[in-house]
Amino acid sequence: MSKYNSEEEFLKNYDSSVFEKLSMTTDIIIFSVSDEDVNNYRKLSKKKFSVLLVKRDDYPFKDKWCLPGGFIKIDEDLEDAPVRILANETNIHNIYLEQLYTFGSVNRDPRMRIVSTSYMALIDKNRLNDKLNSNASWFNIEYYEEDNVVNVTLIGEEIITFKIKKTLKDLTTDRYKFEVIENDKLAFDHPLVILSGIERLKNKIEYTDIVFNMMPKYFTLGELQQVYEVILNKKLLDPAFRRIISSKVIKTDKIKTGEGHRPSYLFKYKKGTN
Amino acid sequence: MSKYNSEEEFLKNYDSSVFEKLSMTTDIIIFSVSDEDVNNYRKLSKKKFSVLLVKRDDYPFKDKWCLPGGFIKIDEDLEDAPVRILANETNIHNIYLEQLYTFGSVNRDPRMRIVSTSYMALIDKNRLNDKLNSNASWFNIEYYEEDNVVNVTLIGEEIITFKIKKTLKDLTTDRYKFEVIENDKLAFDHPLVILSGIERLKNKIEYTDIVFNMMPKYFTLGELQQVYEVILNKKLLDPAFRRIISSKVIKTDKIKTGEGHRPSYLFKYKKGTN
DNA sequence: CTAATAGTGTCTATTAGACAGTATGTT
DNA sequence: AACATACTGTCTAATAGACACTATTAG
Repeated sequence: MSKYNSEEEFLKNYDSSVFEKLSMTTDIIIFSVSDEDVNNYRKLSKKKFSVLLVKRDDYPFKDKWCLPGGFIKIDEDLEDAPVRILANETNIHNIYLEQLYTFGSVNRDPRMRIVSTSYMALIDKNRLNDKLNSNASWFNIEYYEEDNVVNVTLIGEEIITFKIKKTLKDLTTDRYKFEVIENDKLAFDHPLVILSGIERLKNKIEYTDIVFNMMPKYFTLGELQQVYEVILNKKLLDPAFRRIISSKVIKTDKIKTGEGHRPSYLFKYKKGTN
Repeated sequence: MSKYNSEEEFLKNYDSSVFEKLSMTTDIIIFSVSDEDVNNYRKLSKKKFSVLLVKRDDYPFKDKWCLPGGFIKIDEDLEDAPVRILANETNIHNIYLEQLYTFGSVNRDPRMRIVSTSYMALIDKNRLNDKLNSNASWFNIEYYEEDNVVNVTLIGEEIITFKIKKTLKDLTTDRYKFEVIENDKLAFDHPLVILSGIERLKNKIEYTDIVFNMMPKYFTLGELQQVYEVILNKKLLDPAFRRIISSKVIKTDKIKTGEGHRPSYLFKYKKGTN
């Protein structure tokens, strides 16, 4: 069958050009939570769910926004690429990172065939100390769904909106095909990546402790609840929330005061509860 | 900034060789369920959870077993590749398929840098009519976990065993790093792919209707329960199982008899219940 | 005092786990 | 009759949803 007698011999003679090659990139969707001041001394600042975007200063998609990312190096493990890019972009290490999905439509990049593996990262903004790269910027995420169309608005240096149509692909697992039907300001297929990220986070927040990757070390239960609410896009009932969360946090003796209303205890994450 | 004045001009002059390119493949883990006869006229045949493997007849990894797969064509959407390969391998269409994970360690293939996106497919074996490709063969899966080491045994034309060590990677979401610590008969990093597939299926069977992709049109609740049990690797209590499953199936007036015990009604999947 | 959030108590409805029991075919 | 599986009833424990209530601060 084979014209070679050993693996070594085969490998020595292997012609790696028999299959056409392509390039691979990685895109990272970095989520965080930000505070938005409210002009009422009594009210709490509002939590917003946000994503980091980069303004492209060169072609293709010059002047559009995109997710941080870059090419995979030929001698670099796939999962090391997002770590490298993240360290580069945010100047911090030890960031929560998980592989999201690999996008590989033939025409997703106008330059050439590029397949991109996307990752989702979660960080606590307080760790950043404004050490962001110059052309990167945070955008608050707002979204709603209507008639199987998801309308996403990203609010930051600009207002970016896009719409994605969801078509049921499989009844047994409720999976949808996403199709961008409106998008002006985002490069590549990044609207798809962002929506995939939102959905993944929304799912995981319900059955894991993933949210704590976006929280500072100490937080009030009110703040934590707000983060859940802004990601899940719905209000939660206080007693139910506290019941469920109580096993995941430890109450400290620290107290947050000066808010114009009853002060609250600060809590921290109780590790290993998931 | 850019030396070009328009996207078109940029693209016309784009040198696609600035980044080193690589090859991509796809590996498909095809799961199904098989019956194993028991030498007792009264007892039901035992359900087994099985995976399709292909014997390699050429280098690299000549004579080892691997998952069906192949190279992504340069002008083919990533998600079309597994469909093509699956049609080729099984001669059937309309198979449940979902993207699993993209593996991209630098040295996962001895030939050259190859990144592989794995997919999980589920089929009802009865649809196959022995139309399998000649070098493909089903293996029953058995596994158990002990001290964070998963021991997997695949039983078919040969007995294949491998061990994978799980190291906790992230406390908040209970994700593990997998490391193959014993493997003789499987090619590439396919032990990792198989275990990822098992874990994905095990998870999804609990909160979706995914199992029905592996079932024939008509089945008894006993059979269905056995499939759950063999995938989850644990016994379930009858009344609880029936309570939960009752909303997902429709009872027909067909009856399965001749089994040496009380006959049972046949059920079918009630679509759109998930 | 009031506005606003912090935090608790409790009722009810629903669901999950466990076990015991009855039903009905084949040999 | 004996065996093996089919299928059901019911008790209990745990959990989720809803609502009403009390507590405490800044201004």
